[in-house]
Amino acid sequence: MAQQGGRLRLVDVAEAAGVSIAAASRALSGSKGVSDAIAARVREVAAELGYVADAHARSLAGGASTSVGLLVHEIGDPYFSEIASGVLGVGAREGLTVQICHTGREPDNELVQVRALIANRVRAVIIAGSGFVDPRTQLAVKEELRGFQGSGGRVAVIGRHHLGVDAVLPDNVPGGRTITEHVLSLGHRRIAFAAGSLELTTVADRLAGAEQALSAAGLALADLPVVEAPFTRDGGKRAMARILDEHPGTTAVIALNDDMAIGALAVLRERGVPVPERMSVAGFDDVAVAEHLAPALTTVRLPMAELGEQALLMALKPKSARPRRRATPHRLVVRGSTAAPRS
Amino acid sequence: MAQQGGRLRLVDVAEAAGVSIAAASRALSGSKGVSDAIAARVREVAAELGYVADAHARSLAGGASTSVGLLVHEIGDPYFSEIASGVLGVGAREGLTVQICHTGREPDNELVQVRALIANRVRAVIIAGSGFVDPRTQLAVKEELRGFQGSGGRVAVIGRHHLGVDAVLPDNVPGGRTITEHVLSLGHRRIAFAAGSLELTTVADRLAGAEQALSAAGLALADLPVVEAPFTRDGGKRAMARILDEHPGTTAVIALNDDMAIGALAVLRERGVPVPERMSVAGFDDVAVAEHLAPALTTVRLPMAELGEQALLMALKPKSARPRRRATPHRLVVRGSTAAPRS
DNA sequence: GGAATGTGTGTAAGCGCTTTCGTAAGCGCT
DNA sequence: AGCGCTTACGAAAGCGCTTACACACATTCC
Repeated sequence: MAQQGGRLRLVDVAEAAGVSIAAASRALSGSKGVSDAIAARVREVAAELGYVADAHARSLAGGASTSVGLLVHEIGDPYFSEIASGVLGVGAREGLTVQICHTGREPDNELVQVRALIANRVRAVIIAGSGFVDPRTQLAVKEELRGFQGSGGRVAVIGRHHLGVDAVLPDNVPGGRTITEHVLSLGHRRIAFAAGSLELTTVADRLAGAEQALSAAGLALADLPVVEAPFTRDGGKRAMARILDEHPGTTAVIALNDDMAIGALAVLRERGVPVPERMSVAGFDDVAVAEHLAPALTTVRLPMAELGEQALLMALKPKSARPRRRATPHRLVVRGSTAAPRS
Repeated sequence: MAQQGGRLRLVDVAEAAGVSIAAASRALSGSKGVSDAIAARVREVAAELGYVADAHARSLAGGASTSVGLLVHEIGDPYFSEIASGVLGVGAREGLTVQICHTGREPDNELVQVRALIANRVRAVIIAGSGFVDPRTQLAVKEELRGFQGSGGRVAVIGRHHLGVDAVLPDNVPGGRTITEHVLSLGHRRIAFAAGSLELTTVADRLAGAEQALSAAGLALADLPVVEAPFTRDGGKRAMARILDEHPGTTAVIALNDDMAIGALAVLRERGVPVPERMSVAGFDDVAVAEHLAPALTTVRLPMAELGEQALLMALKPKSARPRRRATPHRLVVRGSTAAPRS
């Protein structure tokens, strides 16, 4: 079973089975050109010896590679960890190992990490962070990915990017419209937005959806406060504080992700503002804890694990002539954090 | 910058710089034996061409490998994703790529995943899931890891295992004592435990700590209900429901992780049992959302990201003669979900 | 000044596997 | 029996890199 010194190699297995390493290789990799008898024997011997082929040697020789890369902003963030869960699930099913990198939200890191993944000859790379509105931001990454694709690599992104690759698109625009319509339908007119950096396409898209809903109701986004802060829990706190201080008449806050909504709720609790009686709060994403907050958060559900699954599946398909895009649905989830404004 | 067909190889760089591939290799890998002049030129040319060395070829030739593996139960679970965040952080700092596998909580998967990591010749593997009380459960994994270590691999686990390797130990026993002492000090005597599978060492250890606190107060764990259910949010719901139904006099519930506590709170909310007035609830771990629940959860904070960091750092150190263990601190975090029982 | 050192460079031997290619063997047919 | 055909198998050529090892060429020392 366990070997003491040197690892077991293919030749050891071949020898033990009394065949050439070519035959052993074919038997173990399941390729054609071996009799069933030999294949069976080799596999048996390999199992008995506990042999596991060296993935590096394999992909060096065969050019194949059995791993894929996933790039996220921060794996500790539930939004990304749920996406990662989807990716890992599909990966395991397909017999692929997944290398995860996180940029820690520092844009410069992205290039470094993408390079590392490419150096590891991953079969595909999945990029899950939000893109930037300004296409120039990711020029270097785009360039790198182009080379990667040129030599047979596959790339898929989750969310809008300017990378010209296959993409799984969360329903950011329609979702933004839906949640805004919901808040409007409750009767709110003095609505404020807690937004992440407007440079992020995710933020821009959700806001665009909101704008659609608002103009349908005869309102203009430009007339409403859109407070920009980091796209995190802490950013939510800061945004909420500013809304309270600078726009005291506000009756509803739409946070552009759940994390910010959680931060907003924290500030409201601290300041003794009852939710939803005095202030409605809505989020976006429906991370797992949203339903357990106090009050439970009204939000838009995005199928995060599914986003991850779809992205990997897409990347694993043979390359298409033109970038594919695949939209995913969203669903309004009304819970306790929103209600009609006090009359 | 970008290449069309075949990837750029070391020979291309060497040629472009007018040196041998040996010199180029030395220059790029930073090893000794090249003049500064040549090293600089090679690096310059490489950067200009956008050359990135093939990690597979590198580790096959050099035996080095620049990646590590992390095994968790479920990456979508905040407990694990925060650990992963710590691991990825250190990994990035050390220039290592991290392969993450999750077992999806199916024990059989563990062996498969460990093998995959070993096949990828990772430098180290970190196992973050809880171990099992019964050592036999992981015999095959242990065997596999022994072989891995025999050929120079490093292994570290987070939590108690019977794997005989370096370990970072969360403060499960002392933490169990602390949280139980807290509940006792509020005056509760009719305490119930919502526990994950008793097969898990994490659960067993936390319970052992609870027992210490109880006997110090003249109580016996055996006299108190310990309801076993899956170590998840859903398990927490089931456990809470049973406690309510079968032990109606209970005034405080100690859930053995935050996830279960969240489930318990959900059931209490549904059934209209006010927390903490009628039922105190305590958790364990202090995942990021614990403070944002309603009511905010009293719990024991474990430094999860740090656990991940420590584990990787430990695994990267040269092997010691005997397995190292490193304890991490815990801290009681009292929030709104616990209070004195109604007199 | 020649041996003993040290440094920088190139040549070539692998790392453990896959895969092409050549050969041998098995098959059905004339 | 002899012909082509298919199929099973092994020898050997790499995959892209690192790293002995060999070899100059400067130094330094007696």
